Amino acid sequence: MTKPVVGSMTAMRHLNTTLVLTTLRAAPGPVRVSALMRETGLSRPTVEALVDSLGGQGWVEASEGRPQSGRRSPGRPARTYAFNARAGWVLGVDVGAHKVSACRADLRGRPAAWARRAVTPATPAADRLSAARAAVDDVMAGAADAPVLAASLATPGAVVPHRQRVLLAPALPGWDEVDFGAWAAGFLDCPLDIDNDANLAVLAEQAVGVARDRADVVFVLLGERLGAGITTGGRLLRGQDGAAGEIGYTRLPPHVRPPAGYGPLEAHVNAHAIVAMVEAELARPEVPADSPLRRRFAAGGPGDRLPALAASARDGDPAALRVLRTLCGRLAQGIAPMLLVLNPELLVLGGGVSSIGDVLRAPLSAALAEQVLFPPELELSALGDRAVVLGAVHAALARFEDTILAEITA
Amino acid sequence: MTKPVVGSMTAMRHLNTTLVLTTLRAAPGPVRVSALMRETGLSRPTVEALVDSLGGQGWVEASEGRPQSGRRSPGRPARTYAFNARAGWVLGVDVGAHKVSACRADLRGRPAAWARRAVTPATPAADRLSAARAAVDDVMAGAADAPVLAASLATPGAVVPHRQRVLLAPALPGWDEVDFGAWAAGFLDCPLDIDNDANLAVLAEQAVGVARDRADVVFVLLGERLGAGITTGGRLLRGQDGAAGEIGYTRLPPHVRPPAGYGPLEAHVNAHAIVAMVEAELARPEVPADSPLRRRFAAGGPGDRLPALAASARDGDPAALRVLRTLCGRLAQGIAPMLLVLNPELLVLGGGVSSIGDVLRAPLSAALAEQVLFPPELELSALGDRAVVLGAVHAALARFEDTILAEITA
DNA sequence: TGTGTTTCGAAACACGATTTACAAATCGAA
DNA sequence: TTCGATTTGTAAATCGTGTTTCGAAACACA
Repeated sequence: MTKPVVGSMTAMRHLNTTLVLTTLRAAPGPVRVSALMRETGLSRPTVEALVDSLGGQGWVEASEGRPQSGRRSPGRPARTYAFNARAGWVLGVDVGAHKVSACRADLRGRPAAWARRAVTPATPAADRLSAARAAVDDVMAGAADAPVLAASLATPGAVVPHRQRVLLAPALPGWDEVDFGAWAAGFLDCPLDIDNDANLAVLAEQAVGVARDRADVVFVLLGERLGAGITTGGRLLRGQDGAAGEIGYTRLPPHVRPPAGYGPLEAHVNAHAIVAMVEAELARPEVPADSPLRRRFAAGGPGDRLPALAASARDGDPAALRVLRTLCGRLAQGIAPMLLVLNPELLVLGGGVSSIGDVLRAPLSAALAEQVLFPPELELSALGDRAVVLGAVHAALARFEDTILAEITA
Repeated sequence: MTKPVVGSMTAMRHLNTTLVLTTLRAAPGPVRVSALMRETGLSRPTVEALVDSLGGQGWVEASEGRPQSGRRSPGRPARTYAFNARAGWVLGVDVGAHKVSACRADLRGRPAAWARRAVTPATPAADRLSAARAAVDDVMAGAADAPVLAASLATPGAVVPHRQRVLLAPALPGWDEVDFGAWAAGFLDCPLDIDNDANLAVLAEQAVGVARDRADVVFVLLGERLGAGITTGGRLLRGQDGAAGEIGYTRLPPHVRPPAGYGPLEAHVNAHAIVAMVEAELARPEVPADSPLRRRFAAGGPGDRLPALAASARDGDPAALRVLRTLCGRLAQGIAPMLLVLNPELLVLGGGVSSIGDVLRAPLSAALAEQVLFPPELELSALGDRAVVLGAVHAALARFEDTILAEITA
């Protein structure tokens, strides 16, 4: 749209416009012109002209009232200005094996609506897309007041950069044939980015989770599948084929073959493997018949098994603790090479298994300290099963910042 | 020095100044003003004012002569301007276990002088520093016409970011106690950066080697030691403690303990291990007494053993080929997790062992294809044992670009 | 020797930010 | 209530920077 004028006055105007706008956006509440002058280093007439212009375009709102109810100062009361976070929406969608989630958020990243739909790993690609479309329609209901400015979609598998296609998603039938760009063109009039779910989860942890202000972070997404999202220097590491962080496919000594569709390491530590470990432990003769783990494990349904393990471990049941030690040993051995290669400052554990993260933390830390030269800090995901969809929201937000903000002229 | 004025006219002047200067620097030879107008998008008066000012400061030279002897065009002959690559020097120093190298280069990165000094792994830190100082003095002899504007130093071990100290260099006595900043302050009046040798080697391959225009590259430095230099998105991956890429410390199944000071994987594949593999192969009863490998191996000294292996392999000696297959199997198994994590586009093999890289290439490619989901391209280092010191030169050059160029005002 | 083409140099112009001056609005104290 | 202090809002003058415009200069080619 705007021609790429370099070094001219209009370029400076652009710079100053986005400078003022981003300063306003970073502020928690309304800001007076004097504060903007201080923050941006610009003069009063300049700042006023810019906020006027931005106000005319709807990006900024003038709030006549008090700055923010803080201390009153002498002198003529200041008009204050605030970034209009409702000037548009961003959309995050997480298309997973078992569920599809969507979240609509304002331009500050504050969620305004959530939706989810259940699917199964066997759901055909077309139906999965329909579920995603339905979730998007849900969150967009009654939000026609402002346009969607950017959207981002999370999916398992490797997302080929710049191609909007998925590789390596053997668990989802037909998923590698979907053209997401064409799909979204039907109902979304905004840029759409596709990315791997673990990649987006690490972005979420950086934006609003436990990895705030951390540059080199590894997010391990462990549930039925195993994958990692990696940032280096604050930037996402995607790799040539979008397959960076696919540690589930790490080779293991070939005693056992993984089930079709799973990587060797993945099948060795995922939720199924944990259940199998418990069963193997319970089959040992020295485990008493009234072991808490045995009782709890028999009592619940399939969804209660991991919590049963965690509860027994919290009670100090030696059998449960042994299982956790075994699991953490395997996990540590699997991710140690990654930590050696990346030397990150923080390792975040997320995904379904992180629901029992509190009992994993100590044994995993111990196992990592043995295996890794410089072990990173270990944290549990703060965002639960919303990490991925929140990551999509923040990826869309980043797209808004990079692309849309740059096009705003004044 | 210059206050960080944002969005003011002087800021634009800065931008345009560096724009013109970098354009001139990127050009192979003298450039006319018209070409600069085209490249930068600026108008003639602006460009002329800037080159005038830059000329006054010595950064640019006006060459009255022909543009560059190319086709002559009608009209008044143009004055041409060229970046003055001799306005200063950059310095690269590689302090290794067996040798210390230095290289002085002009501001376009073209080497102007080389020097090297032999040391041993047992050389005390003070003597190693003296050798480095002597090498620097060698390359600086007779180069007092222009100042050294940036310098960079390569060392084995993990370099703690922003601390100019080395961790994890067990092979070099006292090396982790050296304060390089204080050392350099004595005779270098310019910024000095310290970095890991493999890290700098990958920079060199990106600048002038086989990795030009590649963003995600892994450089495996294999000789007596094993380390990797990694770039992701064109930027160096250093890690929290500067220990990224230290894959030599990858754990192996504990049949054998590594010698003190070596990592497990390192001791399993390095030059010593290769010699041991050959000896084990020769001890096998089915290897004939007149095997070419046996003859060549017995003939030469310690330095001729790797070439002997390579020569035998080129002749098709089955024993030599078996050794290479074994070596490449071990190596592939060791670096496969790294490639899985990073999914790079290119793997460069360098270091002492790359002298036999031609016979390693095929078996290593084959082994990697078996182990890795998306195997990268495999190339041999084009820079030999100068990769590291050239990398230091280019790191200094990058520092010049980032820091010094930004301070040039006009 | 002329014509066309390109470059050079200076003047006039446009644009944006700053500085300066002054009016407006509120608080606090007499 | 009144007046000064203090901060904000507004308008004009000023300055710095890049662009446009125009004519002169210098060379190639016919």
